[in-house]
Parts: sequence; structure tokens; C-alpha cells
Amino acid sequence: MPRPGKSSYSDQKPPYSYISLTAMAIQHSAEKMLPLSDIYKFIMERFPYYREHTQRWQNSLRHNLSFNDCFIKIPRRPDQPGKGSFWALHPDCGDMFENGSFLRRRKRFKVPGLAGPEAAVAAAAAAAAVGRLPQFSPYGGSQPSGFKHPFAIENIIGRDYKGVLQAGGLPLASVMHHLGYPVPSGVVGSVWPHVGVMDPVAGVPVSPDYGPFGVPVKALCHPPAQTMPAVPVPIKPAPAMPALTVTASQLCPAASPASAALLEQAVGTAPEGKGSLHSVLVHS
DNA sequence: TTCTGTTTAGGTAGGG
DNA sequence: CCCTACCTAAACAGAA
Repeated sequence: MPRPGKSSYSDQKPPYSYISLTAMAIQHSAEKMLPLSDIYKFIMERFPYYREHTQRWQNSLRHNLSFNDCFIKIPRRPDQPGKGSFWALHPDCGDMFENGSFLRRRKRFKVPGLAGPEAAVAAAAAAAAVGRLPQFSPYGGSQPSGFKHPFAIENIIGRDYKGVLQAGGLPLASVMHHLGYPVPSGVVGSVWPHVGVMDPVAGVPVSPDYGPFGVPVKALCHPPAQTMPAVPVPIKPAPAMPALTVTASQLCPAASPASAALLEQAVGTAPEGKGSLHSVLVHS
């Protein structure tokens, strides 16, 4: 009678999610960014469990890279031939895990009693209330494609200040500061996404490819091909730019008065400009 | 052809 | 029980 299979230590699945394994690999690298193949390599070298069924877990890992906002893709420079991009960690994801648990990330901000977009707005405000941007997408895994974090602070700013921002790549931190938003360190040096960074010499957009927070590609490439200083584009006086007066009900037309009130209560809305997300953030 | 990256879908498990 | 985080499978497109 065959003996039951004896499982060695290495047979055991490591107590890490794919997200934490990937983050581990990236953080362990000198450049803090790795191509996909090196992420595989790192994991297989350290965790014998992952030397088998490679197709299965590598597919899952790729899914995680694409799906989770905490990973940002950095294109190769022309002098870095090879397949695929480099993957790095989002500047604001340094504290994804807590209590020594690498299986599940720390909870996102959540306001009880709210759901859907209202919850996302509340989460953004609640995050700002403790001095940080909301972490990644407020959504789970079932949002329609092309609908990522529409209520993230930068997207809210983007909607309302599109005209100003399209002047040619404003530093996100400047915009946020201008508007009175708290500016976490991770955002300093970041550039508005989808707008483009102007090459100060050539005067042309450097690259349209930015991460979710508009982290400039060139700043993350290492070694830098050339110094790419933040472009000090002064923010134009914006007479026609009122303070951000997006209210919960504007963002969420379906919000009931009760849930709007709950939102305001949850984030401690300041007396003045009551109900405006701007004031919530400024005064929090 | 293989690798990389994106997306959708369905399922499991933990925590409140 | 519900929500969220996570896992897995699979289809597909584009690049190397």
C-alpha cells in the first residue's frame, strides 16, 4: 500500500498573496522595478512551491499586475531592448499590508451605509481626512472596463480643471496644492496623467505613458536616460475656475438626502461650503 | 510561436 | 449574510 504523499516544507504554499509576492520581488530589486520574467524568477528562486504549475500561477500573477492599481507599468527605453515593460509599485502603496499578514491587504477606507459611487466619494474624502490619497481603485473586481476609479481625487480634479491642466503637463502636486488638497509625499514630482509632460528643451510631449497617478515614465526609468526635471509650468490664474464645488449629489445624482447627510457626517464637513467635496478635503 | 498584457467571469474565504 | 479581497481559468490582442 503506497504511503501517503509526504509533503515537504517547500510543497507548502507560501503565506503570501500574488500581490505581496510581486511587491516583494519589485522591492527587492535594486531599481525598484522589474520585468515580468524577473518577477517570475524571483518567486521561483525563493519559493519552490512556485516551480510547478507555472502556467497557472503566472497567469494569475499577470492578471494581478494588470488589474491592481498598485502596480504601474514603465516602458523600456529604446536602449533597453527586451520583451514587455518594467513593473513598479505605485508610490502610495508602501503600506499595503499590516499586522504581518501578507495574504490580505489592509482595508481601504470605507464609510458604512454607503455603496457604489457614493462609497467611493466618501472613501476619497475619508482618506483625505487622515492626510492621504485614497488607495488605488475603490472598486472590487467587477467594475465595467474603462471605468477605473472615476472618483479618485485626481480624476475629480481632472474633470473640473481640464482646461487648465491641458496647458501642457502640470505637476500634480502643484495642482493639488493650488486647490488646497493635502499633498502626500508620493505625489510630489508626479505629473498629471493623460496630459503629457513637455520636454523643456524640445518643447514637445515626452511620452503619453503614465501610471495611474501620472508618475512620469522618465522619472522612474533607471538609470535615467537624461535628467527630466519637473516642468515648472506656472498655474495660470483661473478666474473662471471656481473652487471645486462638486457636491455629493452632483457626483452621485442618485444619492438620497439621507446618504448625502451620512457622507457629510462621515467626513466631518466644515461649516462653510457645506456639502462640497473641496471643502471637505481642505478642511479635513 | 511565444511572451506579455488586458479583460471577463466564476468561485472561495475572511471579516464585520 | 454581505462585502471585499483573492484565486483561477480562459479568451484575446499585440509585440518581440
